[in-house]
Parts: sequence; C-alpha cells; structure tokens
Amino acid sequence: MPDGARSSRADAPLSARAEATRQRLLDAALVEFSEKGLAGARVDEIAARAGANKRMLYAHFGSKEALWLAVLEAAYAAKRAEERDLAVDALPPEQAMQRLVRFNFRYTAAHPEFVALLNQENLHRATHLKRSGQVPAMYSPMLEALQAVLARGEAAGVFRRGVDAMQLYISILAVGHFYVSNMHTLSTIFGAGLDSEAALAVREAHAVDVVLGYLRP
Amino acid sequence: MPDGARSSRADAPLSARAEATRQRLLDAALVEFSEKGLAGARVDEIAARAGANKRMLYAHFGSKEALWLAVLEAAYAAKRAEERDLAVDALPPEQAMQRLVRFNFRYTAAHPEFVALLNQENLHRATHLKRSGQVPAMYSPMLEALQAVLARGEAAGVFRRGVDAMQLYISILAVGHFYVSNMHTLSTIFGAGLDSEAALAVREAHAVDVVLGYLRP
DNA sequence: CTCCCGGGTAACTGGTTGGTTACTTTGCGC
DNA sequence: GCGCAAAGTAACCAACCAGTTACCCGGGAG
Repeated sequence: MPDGARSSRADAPLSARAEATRQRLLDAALVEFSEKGLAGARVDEIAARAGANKRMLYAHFGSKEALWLAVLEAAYAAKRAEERDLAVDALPPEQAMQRLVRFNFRYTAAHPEFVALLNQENLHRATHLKRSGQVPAMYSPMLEALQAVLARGEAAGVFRRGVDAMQLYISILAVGHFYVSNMHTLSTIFGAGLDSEAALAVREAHAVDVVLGYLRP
Repeated sequence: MPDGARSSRADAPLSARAEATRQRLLDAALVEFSEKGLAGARVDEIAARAGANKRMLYAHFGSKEALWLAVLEAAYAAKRAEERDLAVDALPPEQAMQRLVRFNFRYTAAHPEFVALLNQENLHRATHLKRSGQVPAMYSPMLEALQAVLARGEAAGVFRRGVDAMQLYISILAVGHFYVSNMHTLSTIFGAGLDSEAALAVREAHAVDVVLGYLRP
C-alpha cells in the first residue's frame, strides 16, 4: 500500500493543509468527471485544476477509479444531507408532496453534475457503487418522507390507495432527472432552449401537476 | 478526402460485400459505444467485433466521431420507424394513450443501448447531434400521435384540459428512460433486481397509472 | 488470360495517459 | 534551531490508442 495510508500515529487526522488539498482534488475531480465521464476524464487535468500534483492525487486516493468512487460517495452524501433538512411532517399531505417534488426537481436542476455522475456510473453497471461501503447503507431520507406522506394522505382520503412508494419515488426522480440529463438532445430536437429559468419553472409546475394529478383518489 | 468517397462511377452503390462490412461495423460500434461510451470505446475493438479491419472502419466512416454520429442516427431512425407503425387513431383516447405509454416503455426496456447512447450524447452536450442533418429534421411520430390523442381526449371530456403535449411527451419518455438508465444504481440502493420481467411489468403498469391518473379531468 | 481496382490486411507512428520514482520543501515536536 | 516525517514537485515510463501507410488479393471487363 502506498503512503496514502497514514502510518504516523494510528489514525492521526490529516493536517489542515493535506485535508485542503484532498478537498481541492475532490472538487476538481467532480468537475472533470461530470464533464468528461470516467473514461474521458484525465488525471493530469484533475491535478492541474486542483492546483496540485498527480503524485498527491495518487497519495490520497490510490487510483483513478478509487477517486471516482470517492467523488460519487461525496455527491450522494451531499444530496442525502439536503434531503434530511426537508421538514414535511407538519404540512398537509398535498402540500408535503408538492414540497418533495419541488425539492427534487430544483436539486436536480441545480446539480447537473450529480446527474452526469449517476449516468456514468450506470454505464459501468454500478460496479463502483456496489463496492462502496457507505452508499448502499445510506438510505434516502426522501424516500422515507415520501412513504410517510403517502400513508398520511391515504388515511386522510386525499390520495388514491395502493400507491407503491418506491415506484412513485422513482417517477419523481425521473421527471426531473430525465429533463436535466437529456436537456441537450431534447433542446436540439425541439429547437428550443430548455435551460432558461422560465423553462425550468414550467417543467417544475408540470412535475407537480403530474404527481398530484396522479395521486387524486 | 480518403477513399471513403466512392469515385468509381458517380454514385455507384456500394457493392454487396462492402455494404455488409459497413453494416457489421455499425452493429459492432453500437455494442461497443453503448457498453463503454464514446471515450471508453476502442476503435480496434469495434473493428475486431465486426470481423473487419480498422482500415475499413476509416474508409467507411472517416473518424471515430463520425462513426459515433452514424450509430446515433441509425438508432434514432430505428426508433422513429417503430413509432411510425403505432396505429392509435382508431382507438378511444384512454386506450390510445395507454398504448403510447406502453409502447414507449417496452421500446426503452428492449433497447438499453439507445438509452446509453442518448446519455452519452448528452454528456457531450449533443455536439454531434447538432451537426447531424438527419436527426433534427426527424420529427417524432410519437409526439404527433400524442398531440392528436390529447386533443381528442380533451374534446371528448375524458382528459383534463390545458395539458402541454411536449411536457407530457418528456414525462412519458422519462418514466421509462430513467428506470432503464439508472437500473443498476437503483437496484444497488434498493437491494432488489429491477430487470426481471416481473419488475418490468410492475413498472409498466405504474407508468400507465401515472399518465392516465394525471390526465383524468 | 490478364489488367485493374475496390475491398481487405498488417505493421507502424506519434502523441497521450495512468501510474511511479527520485528528489526537494515545509512545518511541527523537542 | 534542528531533525525528520509529511507534503509537494517534476521528470520519467511503459502501455495504449486514433489514425496512416505500404502492401495484397480476388473477381469482373476486355
């Protein structure tokens, strides 16, 4: 094992400088990977963007693929963290549901890098994600919130019965993810810009309409 | 220009053998590109898969990127061709709509290579597609069918009014595309196989429910 | 039969790329 | 203020890869 494994004193925390370099490398890798994909990304370019050196990249992460996984885990963790701040328990079911849909759409639109990362990882059949200790254990707070809201709405008679929470969760992700992911080909085919704030607002409203329309009893 | 441009006798059609080689190269390229992406695909590997030689690949297509575009155009053409066979004019609006949703889902599930191709092209901001003379002019028969069905259903009072056909079209694509595209990461996170025929049937039914549920007046 | 050319092969090239090695600088404990 | 490990630099390397060049083969026209 290279000197990536600190051997100094048990698990001595990285010095502030080393930690900063590590973070800059992660940030640079996120940009490069999401712009060029895993195969298209260049290790030298990541090091250069981070204002660091390739040697440091390998000292911290060991390999291009390990760096990829670290970036992916950080991206998942960031999304899960934001999901955790969603407070929908106090809202009436329809408003709570609307909030979940809007949150998801806006998060996706604001983070196209995450979308690119996911697409790329799926091209690789999730081989890296499967090896991750963290991510599979990182259960989505949004899915849990969705299940709770669904149960409340059903009990109150304002939502249809028998809705599969996982399927609905996937659909809510889908209406935002697909739009952001395929924005360029869609814009080319429709000959219209889908990335303006106005277009995003239209799409967001549509996503809410579809989900709440479907959920009517 | 290399000898890719036949100069023999005006536009003498490719000989049968040459045409067969070209087709084998296209087929091999579709497999390689959809498995590895544009950057990850290897030109030598494509030639080998096709039982041909790199020289022939360059004679027929000129460059890796031109081959990519040719593959992409063929994939779009194949989908548009199948869409053209959709006969929904004679069906009542709800059944017609259901057929559109089911067709789209099944086509997407049966053609994950097309999904991979689209994702990859979007990573490249649709730069190749924009250069294509064909694709932007290849208006989707399914979108046209959708508009007609929507108008009929609205007039008959069985669909809600004011539905944006393009938004709905994107959503119908989305519920299938996202599921197929992100199948591996989703399966990893949910710890369940989403690619079995049973799982596909559940998803298909959900897609129909969402769209028809939303469209109720 | 033989000339000729479209279709095909294989070896080569030069720039790139992930990863490594030998060496220098920085800063903290003593 | 010094010793030494952690942090950083730059040059290097072997494998790889898109694209090219020099050459060969088979079959149809004359």
